[in-house]
Amino acid sequence: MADRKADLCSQTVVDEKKVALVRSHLPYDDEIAALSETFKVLGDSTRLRIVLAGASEELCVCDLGALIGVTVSAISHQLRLLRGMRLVKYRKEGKMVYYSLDDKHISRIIREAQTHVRE
Amino acid sequence: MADRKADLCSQTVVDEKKVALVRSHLPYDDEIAALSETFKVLGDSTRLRIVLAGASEELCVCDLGALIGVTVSAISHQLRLLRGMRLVKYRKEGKMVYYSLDDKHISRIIREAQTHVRE
DNA sequence: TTGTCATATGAATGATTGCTCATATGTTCC
DNA sequence: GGAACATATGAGCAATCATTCATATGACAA
Repeated sequence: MADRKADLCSQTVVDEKKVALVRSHLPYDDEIAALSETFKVLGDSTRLRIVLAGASEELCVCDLGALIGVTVSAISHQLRLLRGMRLVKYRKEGKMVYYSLDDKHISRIIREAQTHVRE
Repeated sequence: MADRKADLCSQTVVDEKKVALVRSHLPYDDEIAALSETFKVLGDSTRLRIVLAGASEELCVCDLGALIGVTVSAISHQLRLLRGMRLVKYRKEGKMVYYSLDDKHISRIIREAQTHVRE
């Protein structure tokens, strides 16, 4: 038959049919990049805490720092990233800036992941 | 009133009531760590591709390498990580090792994230 | 205006990470 | 046995990253 090579997987000769089939099921490169970017953002406990906190309340930067237990500067740096990805929105009020979650999907993703880690 | 400090957010004096409230809604540290670990694993495009591929087909290491376009060694290193987190299962057949996804939740998480990145 | 406070940000740093290269293990075939 | 091949893995390296420190911006109060 055509793919006798199916049962020997050399690094030069591959089961091309199977690989092609799976490749056709994969998302496009752009989407995979966007997906892994999203997961990477949530893959840091400081940022994840910011997102979780912002999902339930609007908080200023230093409250976030106090809540999470890191420097205001560290929070601010991470907020910049989250802002850049449009995951949080902010509201200025005098010298205060209040941040909160700005994405309805993110909470769903986290909730789904929670059912995962609870096994 | 009790929290006159609510509208001045000093780095030493914080709106403690609000912070305490939000903190009580946050998951425990262990769960947050587990969550961010999970997201971190998916936060790399090579690993995400392995997981996506393994969700639709059982593939040997070098087919995965060919599919994704990286070295067999690189794939193998990442598979070790994924194995350690019990996200993939493997089946030995002679000198071949076939990997596939071993977690029903992961696909749901990714699907949820897909609806997110598609806006 | 001058000082204080909340936030933002650039530079520097130590840690983590994903890959490569070399090598090891284990299997099949001769 | 030995050669060829699939996979695994340790060491090394370059790149990325999260934080810290110093400083800047901008608002409010005295």
